[in-house]
Amino acid sequence: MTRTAGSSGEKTLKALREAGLQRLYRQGFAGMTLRQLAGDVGIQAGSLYNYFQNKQHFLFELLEKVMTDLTDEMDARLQGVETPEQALLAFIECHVSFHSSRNKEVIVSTMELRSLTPENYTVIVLMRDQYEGRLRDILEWGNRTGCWLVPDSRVATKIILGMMTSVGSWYRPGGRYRISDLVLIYQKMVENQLRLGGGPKDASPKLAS
Amino acid sequence: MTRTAGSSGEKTLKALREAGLQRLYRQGFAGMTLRQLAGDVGIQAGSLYNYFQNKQHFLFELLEKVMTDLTDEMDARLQGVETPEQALLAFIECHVSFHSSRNKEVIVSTMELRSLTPENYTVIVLMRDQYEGRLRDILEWGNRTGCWLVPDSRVATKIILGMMTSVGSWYRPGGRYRISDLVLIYQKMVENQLRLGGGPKDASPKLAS
DNA sequence: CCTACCGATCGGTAGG
DNA sequence: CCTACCGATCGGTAGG
Repeated sequence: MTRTAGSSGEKTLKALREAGLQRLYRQGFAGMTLRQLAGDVGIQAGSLYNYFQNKQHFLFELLEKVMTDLTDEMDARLQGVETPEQALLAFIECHVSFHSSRNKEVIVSTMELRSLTPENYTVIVLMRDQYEGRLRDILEWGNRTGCWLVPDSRVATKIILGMMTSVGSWYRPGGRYRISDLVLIYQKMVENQLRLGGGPKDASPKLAS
Repeated sequence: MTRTAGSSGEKTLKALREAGLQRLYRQGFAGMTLRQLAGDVGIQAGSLYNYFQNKQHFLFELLEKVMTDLTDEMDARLQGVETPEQALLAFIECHVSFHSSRNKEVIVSTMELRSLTPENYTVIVLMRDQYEGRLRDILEWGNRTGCWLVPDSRVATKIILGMMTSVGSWYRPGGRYRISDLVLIYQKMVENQLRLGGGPKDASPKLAS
């Protein structure tokens, strides 16, 4: 019976990613030492280089995976939506649930952008910009169809994203609300903001008036 | 003519605080080295200890000052308000303008909470909790007087604070909006949320429904 | 505010 | 995956 190639290594790599996330969350990139990380998974520091090129690349891979997962989930969720309202509600659902369930990863991704080399920084920021563009596209789509009227889609995107993203800083599993509750709360909030289904009379208090 | 005690030292200390803020913002606490910081103001690393006890205390003083300034400004702004609406609008104005104009300090204060020793962490978190309590008190005040109906003031506080705080991550001086514009935008947003001055009929879509 | 220095530790590599 | 090690650098101190 030959040992399955990398069967032990796979487990160690997964453990490294989990331990690394905790370390990055609690200590930051500069504060996390490779000796600590190695100790977390029971190997020596020098052995880490069987699992990644170097410390920088380990960080980059983590941030890249977060953005890839988020983008993939969003693309899947937006498949088949037919109206701006549907798209907006789907975006909120996906964004809020991702930023709640994977809040540590998202927080690390934001805080440690500064720790990336210029080349890696460019890659991740581009992914983030494209993701942000998805929401802006939805807002402008609704503008064209008359679903709502957002005076400045760029700023509105920043504001809406900001308020949804912040859920990750205070959501705790087992707390007062489940993630599905939070999704409903945020959907209602944005609906109120954009006056979805609101009375036809009062058109003045628009977002970013 | 005896030299005024610390006249040169005052300037150096101020320069240290500015340089330290930039370093903390770009590199984080663990990533900022005291040799860099000393170089920024043109002294040797060993001389830094004439200006602070150690690296940890330098961080603590920065975070403490941010919270003290914010709290002081808020107290002054809330002086004399007579209704929950006035208080809420005042809170928003103060919070948004502070988090825009001093966004780097606020971002560092949030990110480097983890770098504080347990004792220092306790002090700062207590200040933050008390600040957060001011908004919660306002929301509950309005609940009692019937200004609005917020089902869960704890969660509502988190959500409102989160969306206002995020302005610091994208506001740039000289950008599309002035700080006073952003204040108005956020005031309008929260008004929409709480249905301040809204029609008497539709009472269902409340915050955190 | 400087020089000179301390012990500790860092990320990373060579060669198994 | 380990041992042994590299040069570099860290926060902090002694003694002016």
